[in-house]
Amino acid sequence: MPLTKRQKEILTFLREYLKERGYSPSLAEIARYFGIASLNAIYKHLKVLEEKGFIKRLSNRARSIRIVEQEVAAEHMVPLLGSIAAGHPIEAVANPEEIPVPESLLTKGNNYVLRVEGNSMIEESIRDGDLIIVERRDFATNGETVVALIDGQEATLKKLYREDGRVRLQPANPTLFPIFVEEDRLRIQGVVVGLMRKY
Amino acid sequence: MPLTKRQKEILTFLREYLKERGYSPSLAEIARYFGIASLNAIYKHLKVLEEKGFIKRLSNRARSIRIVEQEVAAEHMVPLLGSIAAGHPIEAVANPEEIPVPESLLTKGNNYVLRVEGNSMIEESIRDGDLIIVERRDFATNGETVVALIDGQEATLKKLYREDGRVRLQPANPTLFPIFVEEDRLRIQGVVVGLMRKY
DNA sequence: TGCCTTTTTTCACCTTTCGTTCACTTTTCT
DNA sequence: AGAAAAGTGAACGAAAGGTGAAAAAAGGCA
Repeated sequence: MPLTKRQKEILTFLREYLKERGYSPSLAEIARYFGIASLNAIYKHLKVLEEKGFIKRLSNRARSIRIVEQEVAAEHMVPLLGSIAAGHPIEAVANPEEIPVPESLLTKGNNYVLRVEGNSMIEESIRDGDLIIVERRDFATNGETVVALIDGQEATLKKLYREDGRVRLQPANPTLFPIFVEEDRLRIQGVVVGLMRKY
Repeated sequence: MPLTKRQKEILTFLREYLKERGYSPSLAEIARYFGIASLNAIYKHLKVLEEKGFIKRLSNRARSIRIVEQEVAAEHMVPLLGSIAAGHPIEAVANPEEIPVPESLLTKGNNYVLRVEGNSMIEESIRDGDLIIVERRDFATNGETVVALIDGQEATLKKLYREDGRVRLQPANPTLFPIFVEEDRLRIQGVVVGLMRKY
């Protein structure tokens, strides 16, 4: 059951009030908060919210509103923003589609997905066609695998280590040699947090 | 049912609006966003979107648009049966847990998941800790990547080719040499259909 | 028990927002 | 050129949101 704007506002207020104070507000308090003069307006809003299943209340009981927690079905839809091939710029698509990603592969942050093109990252155990899940941020701690642009042009996907004012990009494969770049030539686009492959 | 350009734009706008605000826009708001003067244009677009099954709405109800999530969004629970390390038997756990796997990585058949231990399959771009999704069957067609037991003991994970009465197990990495075994020493446990990795 | 306070519930009525429908025009695509 | 898709502008009715006052219930307290 969808909510209207006002209903949503009131539900949000109820959530916050309950979280902060531990008990629910009276109709008068809700009315005062929204600058509404009549309790009846609030009363009707609460009635609708209850009908739509967002709250529960005991009749005639003061401050008896409870919030019904939605099992928001934990939407795991994440945008597939485009494709990445080592040595090329990241290619974004105009209207990114949303694809399902298991919650276990996501982080708290802002996640997106890139399709890997070519086998240039095979040394990181990443193959053509793989989908990598990335957390969008512009910094990384030592040892994290980052999606980064060198000189704003070449995309790369390597483990990052900072040392003596420069950055070492270390391939996952220990037999390969690392790349060293100055900090200011590197723009971190995100940190790799997961991978999906379809055979 | 395919969408036109405009219909897709509107659907995208609805998705974003709903995601950000938690309630649906009014027809007037949609019209304003697209610079359209008449509500009727919006009305007809919504009608088409509903007929094509992309949204649902309640008649005469304000802000009552709901997005019908495509079934592609579904995730299925698949049992994590145990772990596999090349050269060892597959190690099954007693009470397999069920983990969510996006539908896109599953097949019609009977699927299960194995956790990869060790980096012995690094040449197949499969690393320690990866989860592989397997379709359970005892046969495979040429070129499929199979989970198989040699002599009932050693697990392996390679591309399979039948030739002149024996079986060639070809590593994904073309620089490595294939293994040849007699048909009757090999027991196919399933075919790899997907992979998930958490960093 | 009866009284007071706080809070919810109900009434009749009003205003604004919103969805729906009409007849008609313009644009886009084949 | 013709059909489908997209858009115009105005009118109307229904739903949502709100007013103000009064009644009814619940709980605390002397």
